[in-house]
Formats: sequence, structure tokens, C-alpha cells
Amino acid sequence: MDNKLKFTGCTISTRSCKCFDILTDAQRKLLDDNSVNIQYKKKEVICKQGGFVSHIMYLEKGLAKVFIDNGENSLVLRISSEGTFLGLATVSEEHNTYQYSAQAYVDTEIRQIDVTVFRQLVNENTEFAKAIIDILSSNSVQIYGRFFCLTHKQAYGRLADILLCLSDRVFKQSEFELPLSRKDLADLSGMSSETVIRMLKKFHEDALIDLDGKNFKVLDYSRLKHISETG
Amino acid sequence: MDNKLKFTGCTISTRSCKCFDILTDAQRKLLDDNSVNIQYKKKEVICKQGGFVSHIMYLEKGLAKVFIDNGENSLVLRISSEGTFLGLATVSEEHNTYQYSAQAYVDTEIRQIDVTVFRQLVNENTEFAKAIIDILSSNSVQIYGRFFCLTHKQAYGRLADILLCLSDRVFKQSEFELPLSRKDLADLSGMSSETVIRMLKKFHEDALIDLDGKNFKVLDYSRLKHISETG
DNA sequence: ATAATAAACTGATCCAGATCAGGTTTTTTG
DNA sequence: CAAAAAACCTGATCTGGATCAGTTTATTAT
Repeated sequence: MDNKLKFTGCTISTRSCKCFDILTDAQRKLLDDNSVNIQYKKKEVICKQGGFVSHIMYLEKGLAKVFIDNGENSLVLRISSEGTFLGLATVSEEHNTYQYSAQAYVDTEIRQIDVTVFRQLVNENTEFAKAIIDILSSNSVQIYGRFFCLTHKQAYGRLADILLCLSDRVFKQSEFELPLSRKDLADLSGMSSETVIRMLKKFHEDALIDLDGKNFKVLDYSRLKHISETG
Repeated sequence: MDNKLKFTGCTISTRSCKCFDILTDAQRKLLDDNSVNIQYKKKEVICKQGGFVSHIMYLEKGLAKVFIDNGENSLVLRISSEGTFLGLATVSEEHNTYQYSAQAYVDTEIRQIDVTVFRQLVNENTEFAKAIIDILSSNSVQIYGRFFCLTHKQAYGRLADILLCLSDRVFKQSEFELPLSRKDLADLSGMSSETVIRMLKKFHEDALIDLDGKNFKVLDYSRLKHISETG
């Protein structure tokens, strides 16, 4: 048995939220009556770190980055995809401002849920509260892996990690059109865009990936995996 | 108003847990009947990443590091001090193994709480469940700051961060006996121990700190703070 | 369709901090 | 209390990846 845990810089949680199924019909109706769906265009800002939270958001469709920044540098905490929450820390009444910003990578549909109603449901329905605890725990565990990756792996490993994450978990196929710029990849893997470009070129030369403009394909999954694990 | 959030590599949450106060007398009795207190000596391992969780742990007294490792490198996620939980992610039934290891910095007393009883209380008592959600949210928010710090600050800033955290939040005084080795400080600030030694020397020369063996004192709080914010 | 702007790419240079290779002091242990 | 083992410290060297300074290729807007 291999008891060494593998940490990846993977940005996305595979867990899709089944927490709405837990609610009673009345509770779900209450939630629906206090929700509204909003469309964001590519690159639009969904929420701003530090701003007051009036809603908990649920990503219905699309892809967004969740990040923090100090005005100069930014750090992508995770990618939010279909079926994940944004601003969930606000269930806790201690947090009434967004702890991070979010921005759409592609056109994205967000369901805004009134936070007081959401909190009320957490109070009323223990199963629902438990589901929220599950999500918060999973998010923590995932961020630990990403944290480890960005602080202890070398650039090649970090980039390989992100590429595998996109292929395995976001697009769920080995070939896809990359909606992210080189700069986006750089932010995700914590390096400069110049370095990303050089390393993508190297991966291409070594026949690990195929990359023509935005068309991306994983050619040698196992070698890429090996790079992601060894650094 | 300064809307730029400051991120520190601070390793410790100031929040002390009042969640036991929420319980009814009967619930607290149930908890007490299913708890046991254990003493750990300095450097003893409290829990091992990957191992099965039978208990949720509450640090009654002492100081411990919470970290993940892959066999070669390790990353300190946080310092656990009095009144904080270890292995709390296990409230979620999805996580039956420890997501991290913990090791005592000093002699430490841990209260082990049966996880099934703990889960039962989360089910029974919504206020308790909410308190747990609060703790999980706070932990996430804190780890974001530390993540940002370790990935985007330079070594001087990271070290200043840790020193201020120890002074402000762990020991709560400007002068104290440092129970951590240079290597421990290095692990906390994500650098080599040689670099820590050189930088401590520099801080000393610049009259920012006083450091004689294990006796540590902050001499110039505001300049150290400035380094932590800009460096 | 064309100008303006942003993204992609390339090569040259530089540096923060790791690593290595010692020596010294403190702590632990038999 | 001496020996062994950690922890601490110092200087020299090395390097991964950032930064800078461009050119070229795509987008976007007019």
C-alpha cells in the first residue's frame, strides 16, 4: 500500500452539490422564490473580495476563477465549475464580506440565493447543514493539495498538474479547446506567462501534449502524470 | 478606506471555540462521557496524515503544528493552540482519514472526542452545527491568507509575518521564549533553515528584534510590520 | 477592412534563495 | 560527565525561474 498521499495543484473539486435534493419541497420552493439567475459574460467580475455579501452564489453553468489579490499579485484559489458554490463562507454569520473575488473564464450563469434564507435553511434542516459542512471540508482538503503543490513543486510539475486537472476534471476529455490564456495558466500555476510559454513548448517538443493555438490535447498521459508527481 | 486586504502568513486562528457552551447539559455530559484527555510530550506525533480517524481532537493545552507531507517536503498548514480542533474535517462522513499530520511543539494535552458522538451532536443541535461551520469557514479564510503569503511574498516578508504571528497571537507578548527551532521557523515560512538564520541575523543587526538563543523579543514592531506587508 | 489592442512568443540577463560543505555550540543520552 | 547527536551558524557556489526588452501573431473595435 502506498501511504504517501499525492498532492496536486488541481483547482477544481469533483464533488457536485446534491445539497438541494435534501431540502423538503417547501424549503426548495422558499429557496427558489428567493433566488435569481444572472448571466455573466466572459471576463466579467462576479464578485469582489472585500465587498458586502448579500447573496450566496451557485454556479449553474460556465467556468470561473476564484482568487484573492493584494493589488499587485493575485492567487487563484480554485476554479469554480458547474454545481459549486461561491461565497459559501458567508453561511457563517461572522463573514459578511467576500473573502475572494470571482471572474468568469467563459459565459457563466450564476444563481444568487438570498443569504438570510440560506442561513435559515441551515438552521431548519440538519441534513442540509451537514451537506454544507461536507462542502466546506472538501474545499479545505482541496486547497491543502493546491497549497502544497504551489509551494513545493517545481514549475514543470505545477504546469503538468494544471493541464491534467483541466483535462481530467474540468473538460473531462483529453482533447479540448482551451478557454484560458497563457497568462491564465500562469496565474493558475503560479509562474510568469513567459515561463508557461517556454514550458508548453517543451512539453510539445517532448510529445507530451499537442497545442495549436487554443486546441489542446494530452498525448502522453502517464509521462505528464509522472512529471506532475515528481516535480 | 483601504479596501486592499492584507494577507499574512499567520498560522494561527485567534478564534477560540465557544461551541461547547452551546450544548445542553445532557449533550455536554454525553460528550464528556465519550472523551478522554491525553498528554503528549514535545515532538510527539499526535496524528498521522492518511491514518483512520476514530476521534476528533481538541487541543486543551500546549502547541502543535498541523502539516502535510509527501515524504520529502512538508508544509505547515497552521499552528494549533489552546481551544482549537484537530481533524475537524472528519465531522464530514466523507473524510474518515486524517487529512494532515500533527506534532507537538511543546508538551500538549489533547482531548479525544468520539467521532460518532460528535457527529450525533452536530445532527441534534443546529446551533452546534452552525458553530462548526463557523470554525471551518474561519480555517479556510485563514489558510487563504497563509497561501497567499507563502506564494507571493519574499522571504523577509514571510519571516516577519511568522515572527509577528508568534508575538501577537501565539504568545501574546513582545518578549517570549521561542519553543521553535530555526528549522521549525524555516518550515513555517517556507524556506531553508540557513536562510532563516541569515535573515534573523539581519533583523537583529537592524535592531528589529532581539534574539539570544531562545530568548526572543520584538524591538521595532512597526518596521517589522512594514516588512511583513511589503516584503 | 483596417487600425488598435491584446496575446503569444523569443532571447538575454539577473537574482533571491537553495544547496553544499564545512565548523561550532548546545542538547540529549548512556 | 563524557560522548553522541542535534541544532546553529558561516561562506561559497549554483540555479530555477523572474524580469526585461523586444517581435510577431491574434483579437477586438471602428
